[in-house]
Amino acid sequence: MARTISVKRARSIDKEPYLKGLNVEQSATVLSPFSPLMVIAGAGSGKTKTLTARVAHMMQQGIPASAIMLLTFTNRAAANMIQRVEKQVGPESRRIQGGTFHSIAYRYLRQHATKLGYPERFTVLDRDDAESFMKSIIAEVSAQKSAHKMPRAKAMLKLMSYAINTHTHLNEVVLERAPQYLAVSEILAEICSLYIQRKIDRGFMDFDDLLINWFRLLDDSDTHSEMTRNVKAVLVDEYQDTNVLQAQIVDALVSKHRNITIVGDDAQSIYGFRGADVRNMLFFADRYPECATQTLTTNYRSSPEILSLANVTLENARYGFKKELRATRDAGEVPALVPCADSGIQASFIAQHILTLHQEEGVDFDDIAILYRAHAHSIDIQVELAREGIPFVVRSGLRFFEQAHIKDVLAFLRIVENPRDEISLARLARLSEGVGEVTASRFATYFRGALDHVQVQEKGGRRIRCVDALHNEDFQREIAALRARARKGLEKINRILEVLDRVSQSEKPSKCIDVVTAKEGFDYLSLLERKFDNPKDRKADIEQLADYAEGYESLTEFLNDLSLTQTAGVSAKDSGDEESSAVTLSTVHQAKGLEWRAVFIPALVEGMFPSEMALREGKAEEDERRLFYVAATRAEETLIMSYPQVKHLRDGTRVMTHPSRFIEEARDEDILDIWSLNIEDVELDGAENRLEGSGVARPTLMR
DNA sequence: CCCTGGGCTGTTTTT
DNA sequence: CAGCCCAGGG
Repeated sequence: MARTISVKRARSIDKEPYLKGLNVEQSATVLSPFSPLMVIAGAGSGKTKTLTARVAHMMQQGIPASAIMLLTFTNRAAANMIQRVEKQVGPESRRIQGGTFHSIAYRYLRQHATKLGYPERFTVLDRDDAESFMKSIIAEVSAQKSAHKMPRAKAMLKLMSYAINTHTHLNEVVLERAPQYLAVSEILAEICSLYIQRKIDRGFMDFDDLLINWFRLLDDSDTHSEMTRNVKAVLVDEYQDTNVLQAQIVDALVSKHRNITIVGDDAQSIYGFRGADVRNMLFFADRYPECATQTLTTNYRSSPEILSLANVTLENARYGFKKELRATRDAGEVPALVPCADSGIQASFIAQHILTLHQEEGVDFDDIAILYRAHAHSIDIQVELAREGIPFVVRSGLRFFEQAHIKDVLAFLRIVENPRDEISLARLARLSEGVGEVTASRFATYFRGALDHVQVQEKGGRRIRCVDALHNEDFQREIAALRARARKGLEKINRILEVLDRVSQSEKPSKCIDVVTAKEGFDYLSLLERKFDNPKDRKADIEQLADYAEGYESLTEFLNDLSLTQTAGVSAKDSGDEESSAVTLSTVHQAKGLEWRAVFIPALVEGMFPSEMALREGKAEEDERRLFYVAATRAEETLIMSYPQVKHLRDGTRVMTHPSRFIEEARDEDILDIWSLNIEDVELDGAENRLEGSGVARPTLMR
């Protein structure tokens, strides 16, 4: 029988709890706005408040807004902070340079990329693009070399990226993280250098390149002074998640005036897998001995019971600044631990308990979140939420711009923008019937060859355009020589590219999308019907994309914003009611910096959270621990953790699970309330008809 | 050379 | 359970 927990809840929520902690703002303003400051801020201790107060203070002390650079983890975070500053000191603050490392790097590189041998209009490769590019290189190289087992493109990129972001030699990374490839390490190095070379040639920059190239420009004394002339103060949020390269960029930015403010929580460093290194923060004071240090451990967010759990988790951590979070809220509920028979029961429990919270305690759906370790853990829950008619938003999984149909449309625009983009060329070719991988790559090669020819002919400064290839006689001859089936399709693509090239000269990006979708254009919408099984949804997506494009004048801005804006990938499914309060589903990683009244953490089982994969990677237990800490400290009042006691394997057998070590540690301390479920079997009443397709939300575009 | 279907594998987190 | 590899027919 379920143990009944009666809950008394303060109905009125302090809208601005941080105001109580005036000392937070004081700390930011008492200290000189011209000298280094490190703020070690625990979860929920008013980090954002501190940063905004300091920025406002800097402006009041005469540093112009345009000379302040605010580096954050997401572009949204920067925008929010700038808005807050605006409230304090006025519209001038809109001139603050704010955003992620990558987006700010991009802004600088737009002006200076040619100095690095890049074409003026380069293309930003997202993860997906980088992967297909790498895949083709690996295929090419391993066709020449012996048939050793080679890493997948994804794995290869991961190794490379890790090497770059931690300044480690590739061989060392291979030795440490993928010893199975030691035998082919020479081939890997070759792939690596081919990849690097070709990126420059094609005008591609991947996410790592944005950072490397920014650093390179800063490292050169001529460009350094040009690029830092207008930077008088640098503030970095979430500093614990910077990698070596990012720390070096920051150091280079402030090398003249040393006016740097960093804010972070070493206990929330969760991006080790990406090369993030807490030591940047732990040894910050060694690099800036003149810096003042502030430690904020008063927590304004969570109940004391939730913080006890967080503190236990932290105590068991192996390294970091010692700190214990002190609560300012009144006593509330003890965090709950709910063992469930299996993940299906867990999903039912969560859905039903959300309804209870909503109906009996008046908790808004907006104030509830479900935070999990990996996207896959949310599938059961999504189905169950849909069944119960609970509106929800998924902030994880496949992103809007990563879907095949969106990429198809964008591929047209990308070639017009950068005709050397062979990833998009091959992608387009494959849209035609009778064109497979082989013909597609030939098409790209022919196109490419034609461009090179033009380049040789006229060395003038004129930008290469795709008509240059289309009008080339060799290219036309090569296409004409193809088999009839493939030729017809490719000729159509060439016609469309020609139209697009012209349209793009004078019209907005949205007009270009029209050319791709319109019946008299490429007629992509008809192709969609044949190609996918849910054409309606996808058509709607493309309309949304066109809508979104309306906001842009320049194709360049539009395309690169898309590559840099990963946030837009959000999916929602609200069952009917338009007033869009919805439960948030998110990975813990993406929930960083956010907070909710009630938080569910499911799947707290050894192997899932902490994840088995991560544990295999050596010192990652600490990362997983901090991840759990981040998850727990998102909750203000209610924290409900659960785990399935049995796991169903593929072959139908069932295995007992072990509760997560983070749970066991807390259980020993007697700070959890254990609930048991009373399971009642209910006939389904056709409510499942409400589910569409798989019952799992699809990405849509959100701003 | 393209396409399809069957069998097998491997499965995290992201700017 | 999706994505990859391979074999075989068109």
